[in-house]
Amino acid sequence: MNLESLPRDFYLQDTIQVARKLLGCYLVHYSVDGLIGGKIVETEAYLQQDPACHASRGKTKRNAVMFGPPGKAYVYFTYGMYHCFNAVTRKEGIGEAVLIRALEPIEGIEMMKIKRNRDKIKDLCSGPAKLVQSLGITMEHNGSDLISGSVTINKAIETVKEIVVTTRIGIKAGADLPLRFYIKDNSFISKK
DNA sequence: GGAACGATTGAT
DNA sequence: TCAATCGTTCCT
Repeated sequence: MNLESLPRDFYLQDTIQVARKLLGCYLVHYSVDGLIGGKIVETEAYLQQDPACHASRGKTKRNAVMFGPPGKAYVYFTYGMYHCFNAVTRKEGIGEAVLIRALEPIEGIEMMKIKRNRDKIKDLCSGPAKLVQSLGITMEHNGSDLISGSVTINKAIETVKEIVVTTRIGIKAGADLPLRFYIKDNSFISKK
């Protein structure tokens, strides 16, 4: 685990580059009960002109954070019962983000097990709504700062050897775009 | 005001 | 393969 957060400039880059470079970095929640976090092993890019992106049809109350400054958390509620976590990219005014789809659990694993009501390590963070539940992220984190807030993304320790690129999961519009990225041979991704 | 749908998950 | 479950979006 690394405690040095990525600088804000990192999130100003092209969203696809951010999605690729986030692999191997650490998503951490400094919760009141202690440190909970893991290594990012799977991401998806959401571009403004892409129909699957929440921001593709303009700014609304829900997606407003995506149009704000980079390096912020975009958390949204979906399917009536789950939340997903994104890192906002690009300069203010452009609505793009990277969805964090899976983590390799590192810190606070016992707390994750309790929050998820699951015992197996691979059931803790192998999906976008699962990792949000494991880390204890809520809608209160929507818009919070990823450099100085209670949820941060920290620099990678090891370089990622090989990245696999595929189409994204669970979308209809834009389903043919190669915007999903994961660490090759990592066993903690959301789908094999 | 009303209906359909969704960047998911877990059980069958 | 399918139900759970509700805020957002889009149509009337």
